[in-house]
Amino acid sequence: MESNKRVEEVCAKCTDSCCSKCFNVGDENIFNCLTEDELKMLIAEKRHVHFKAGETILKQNTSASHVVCIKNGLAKIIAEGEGDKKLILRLVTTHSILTGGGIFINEIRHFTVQAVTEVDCCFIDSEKIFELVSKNSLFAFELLKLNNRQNIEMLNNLVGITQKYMPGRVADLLLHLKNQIFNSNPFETNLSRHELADMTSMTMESFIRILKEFKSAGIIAVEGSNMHIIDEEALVVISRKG
Amino acid sequence: MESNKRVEEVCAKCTDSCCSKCFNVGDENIFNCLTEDELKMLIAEKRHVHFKAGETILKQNTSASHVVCIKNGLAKIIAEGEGDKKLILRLVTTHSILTGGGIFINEIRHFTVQAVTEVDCCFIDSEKIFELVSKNSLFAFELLKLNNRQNIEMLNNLVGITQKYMPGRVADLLLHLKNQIFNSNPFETNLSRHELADMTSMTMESFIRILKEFKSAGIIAVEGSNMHIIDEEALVVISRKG
DNA sequence: ATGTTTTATTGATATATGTCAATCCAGCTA
DNA sequence: TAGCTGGATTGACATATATCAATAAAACAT
Repeated sequence: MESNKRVEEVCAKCTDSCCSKCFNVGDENIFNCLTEDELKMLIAEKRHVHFKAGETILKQNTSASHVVCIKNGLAKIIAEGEGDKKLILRLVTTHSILTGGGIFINEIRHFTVQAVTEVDCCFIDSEKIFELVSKNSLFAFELLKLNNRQNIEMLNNLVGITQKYMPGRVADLLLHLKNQIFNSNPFETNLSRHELADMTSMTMESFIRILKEFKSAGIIAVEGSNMHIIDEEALVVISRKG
Repeated sequence: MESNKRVEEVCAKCTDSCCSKCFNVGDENIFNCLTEDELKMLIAEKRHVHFKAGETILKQNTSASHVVCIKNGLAKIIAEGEGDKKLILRLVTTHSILTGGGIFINEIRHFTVQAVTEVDCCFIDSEKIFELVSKNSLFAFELLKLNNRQNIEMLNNLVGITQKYMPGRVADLLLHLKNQIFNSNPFETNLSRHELADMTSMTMESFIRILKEFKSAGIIAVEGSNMHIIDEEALVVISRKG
């Protein structure tokens, strides 16, 4: 139960085109299409906030007054259910833009976002986004695409979870971590076993068991938080078989 | 394996403001904000298509060249997995607008849409939608909202499926059918037991068993395709407990 | 170093859910 | 009317996964 209010400090180091410079990689940078003036307006009152590992960045069911841009670090998007049930929908990392599932819909956040490592991010007032959407149609289009892409990604992941057995889900997770999140082969997860289990909608104990199976089959090597995928083909086959 | 190409006929009966008239209910009508000229442009080459029950309206993994507006009937949005695995993500009915999960993302449909009853619908060229998005920012905003609302709804449903036991899922489904889809209490489903099971990600046999339990507990009355929720409170409790 | 708390791992067991096969029933065709 | 066909239902059984409890290992404070 963390408070959503955080000590905020005006971003000192990046006064002008911070946002465009922060997000100049790949197609997630929806700020590219803004004019100088629009960009200035956007970042005029943005606030830079630092989170420690474990802290809550956005909280489900609170009002959605800001959009968050992650400049650095790793965070998890969580759907909280009844009781203590949590499901980690996806990980977000440097250069991601978060809406918490729903600006645009009755201004309520549909998910919780929590820092996994230390996280640096900018809070931008939603009103500014609204203003830009109604002024710059290209920006609206880019935002539309980004939003859709993120949602489809999460939906596909969830469909997999409902349709596959545990080995298939763990295989999917490992491939995702290697290819989408950490982009390196022996990779250091920063995520506890419990968190990894929450990403596949299974118990920590079950997750560990599957991991052990993969290990003794020679498909992966695991040493604490360090994971090495040895036989990626095998994982793909397991994923496909379900 | 149905072909995606269908015999199409130009909509004869509704030449002018068909689309705005067809979708004049509630907030799903994103065409309200269009000017006369824009509306004319939009519907100029639209095509009216009729589908029989069971026919495929949009097919997953085909190219997404059109947006579909449902004028009449009931259809199901399906995520197809490996093998024969199907998951019905949501039902769509009169006055719904379908993008098949992703116009805007590499032009590929992410879901299959299939007619449950007879379905009347209009096919509108995606290019026209793109054009309007870049011309009319209010329209872009409305489309953004619609898209987001639909996706969040599906995500929430899937989260429930991954977090709840079968009774909770069946309770959710029954409440959804009564309150969102058919809007009446004894309601006629038109859906087979198999389809209902596919909406909750469980086996037909398991679904029937839970239905039977609810029946003998006096919570519902079932007579073939006709269902009557007697004790809604009980369903809500079951849903919450998971 | 020593104890203390959290996290990871393992094992034994319970339970939810799926699978397979048989039967029942309604709608259709001859 | 009889016979067929496909969905609905039921039962016996198999298995995937969760739960509970115990231990091991690591992180942390004193």
